[in-house]
Formats: sequence, structure tokens, C-alpha cells
Amino acid sequence: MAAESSIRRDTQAASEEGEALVPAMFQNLIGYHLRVAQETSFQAFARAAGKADLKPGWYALLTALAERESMTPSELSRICGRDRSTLTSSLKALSHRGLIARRRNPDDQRSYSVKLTEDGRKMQERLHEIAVVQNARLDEIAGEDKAVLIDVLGRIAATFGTQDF
Amino acid sequence: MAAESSIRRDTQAASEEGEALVPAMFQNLIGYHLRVAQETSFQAFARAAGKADLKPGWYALLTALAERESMTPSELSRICGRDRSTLTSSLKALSHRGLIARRRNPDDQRSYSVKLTEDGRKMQERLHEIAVVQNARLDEIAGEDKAVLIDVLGRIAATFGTQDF
DNA sequence: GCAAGATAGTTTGGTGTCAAATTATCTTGC
DNA sequence: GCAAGATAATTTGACACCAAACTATCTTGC
Repeated sequence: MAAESSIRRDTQAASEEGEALVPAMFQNLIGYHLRVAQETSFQAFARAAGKADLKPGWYALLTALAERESMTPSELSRICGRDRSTLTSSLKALSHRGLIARRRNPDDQRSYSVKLTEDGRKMQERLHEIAVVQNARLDEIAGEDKAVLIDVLGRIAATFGTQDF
Repeated sequence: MAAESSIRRDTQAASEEGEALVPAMFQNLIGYHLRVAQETSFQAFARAAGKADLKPGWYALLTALAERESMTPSELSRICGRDRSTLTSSLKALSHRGLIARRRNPDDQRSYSVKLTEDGRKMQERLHEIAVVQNARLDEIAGEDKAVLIDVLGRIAATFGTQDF
């Protein structure tokens, strides 16, 4: 595992040893801790997925598709919280790799729907396994605070996510 | 304010009305809620800063510099948790806009240090005001759970941020 | 001293994201 | 029926980010 180690060790990013020490000014800021927690945990997921040669960014897309059988890009955009223009390129990549299939909507020539292919489903399942492990780790860390954590995070998302400025 | 409204309203992104409804598969996943909470709250900050024509991404950088008088790019990288290569372009932009000044290190020709200019300090202060408002909002939402929230987020960051894979 | 290795910063290439503008198609009001 | 507006997706342009490769400089061991 020394070899594995070095992959991470010689990167130029932060999170090395001696260490950052939360800048005093940020210590009490929820937003700061939110960002750091989210970034580090996502990166852990990305690393785990990357080792298995999987694209972590596809997980949300594939999982949403795994639940609905078929969706238009716009629906997927709403569900995943990404701009439609972002979906255009993601779907192009997924399609190119044979993970999804597109089908024109006969009732509306502007629109089409996408669904998982067999390969897409397999990829989703492999990513899901990694996500499950990652999430078990998070559950363990949160321990008895999990319910409170999810509740507060939900309140934050609800407050900022629904108001139109 | 109808005009303000439309800026946001006609974007193609999600977080519109009827609305996403958390996909069942994600409902219980801490990672998912973490991501959504962080993204929505950051976007709220970015919108607020954007209205005042400020670059939200510069806040962390300028604030770190506001606390230390002078730092090298590498130190800033560690403190802000960004890759050194990311800093290169950020610092170029900040410098170009006269918000920071660079000074070569006479003892080491490879290195230099950056410090805030007067304009940089002003920008930091204006961004800070917005951050304070934003954070008051978060504090309000978190309410009595704030301490638990920060604690759990800190544990998450500590766990994923310090292990070398 | 000087070669080998470490370190500071930059460059290059790739990803993911948003927003604005664009194209094609559909719907509505008259 | 047809013009005006709405809607679905795409294109284009801009950023922020990371990682790997690179350049220049410093440090160390001998």
C-alpha cells in the first residue's frame, strides 16, 4: 500500500500533515465547515471510485435514471440540480460510452428520453457499492447525530434552494 | 425588484418550483444532503455577492490574506485547501485587479509573497459583510443544532481530510 | 564544488459547472 | 391559419478546480 499512498502523497494539494488549522476567522462559520466537509468527503468518494476506474460524477445521473426507467434531459436536470446545458455534455459522454440510450419522443420532435442500457445499469451498481461503503463511513462518523445532521442540512437546502431572488 | 427577480427566474437550472423531491435512493444518504446543502448555500452567497459585483470565490483567499499580512502561494494553498496550480491563476487575477501585491523573496528566488493592497482589503471587507449576513442566516436555520452541526462536519472533514489513501 | 534530490511556482490538459444566446419545434390567441 | 411567445435541447464562453509535467532555484551529501 505504500504505492497507493504515494499517489495521494505527492499531489500538490493541501491536506498534508502539519496542516491547515482552520483559519480563526472561519472557525465559527457553518458555511466554511459545510464546504470543507462536503469537499473532503466527495473527494474520498471520487478516489474510491477512481481506483475502480469509475467516474464519480456519473453516479447521481445513473442513479436517478435507475429509478425512473426513462427521463428527458430536462427532468434529469431538475432532479439532479444541474443546469440543462450541463446535462447536454454529460449525456453525450454517457451515450458515447454506451451507458444510456436515447429515444426520440414521437409526440414532440424537440424532445427525447434517455434510459440506462445494461452497461449503464452495471456501472450504476458498481458505483452504488462504493457509495454505500462511503456512506457507511459517514454514518459511523455521524453516529447518533445522523438524524439531526440530515435534518439541519435539509433545512438549509430547503431555505436556500427554494427562494427566488 | 421584479427586474432582480427575473435575473434568477429565467435561468435554466433546477431549484424551480414544483420541484425535485429528493430521489428516494438518496433520501438517507448523508453525502447527498451534504452536497445539496453546501451547493445551495454557496449559491445564495454567490448571488448576494454577485449583486454587489463581487467575486465570491475570492472571499476565502482575501480573508486568509487579511489575517496574515503576507503569505506565499503555497501557504495560501494549504490554508485554503486549493491546489497550488489553482492559486496561480487566482493570484494572477487578483493581482491584475490590483487587490494583491507580490514581493519577491530576496532569500529565495523561486518564491514570493503576496499581501493585500488597500483595494484588496476593501474588497475583503465588502465580501465579509455579505458572508456575515449569509452566516447569520445559517445560524438561524441551524438554531440550537449549530454546535452539533459544526462538530459533526468537523469530524467528517478530519476523517476524510487527513487520511492518505 | 557539484550532482542528486527537494521545493516553489507555472503550464497544460481535462472535468464540471453555470449563464446567455441560438435553433428547432410546439402552443396559443386572435 | 398564422404570428408571437413558450419550451427542449444545444452551443459557446467563462470560471474554478485538480493532476501531471515542467522550469528554475535551492539544499545536501559526498
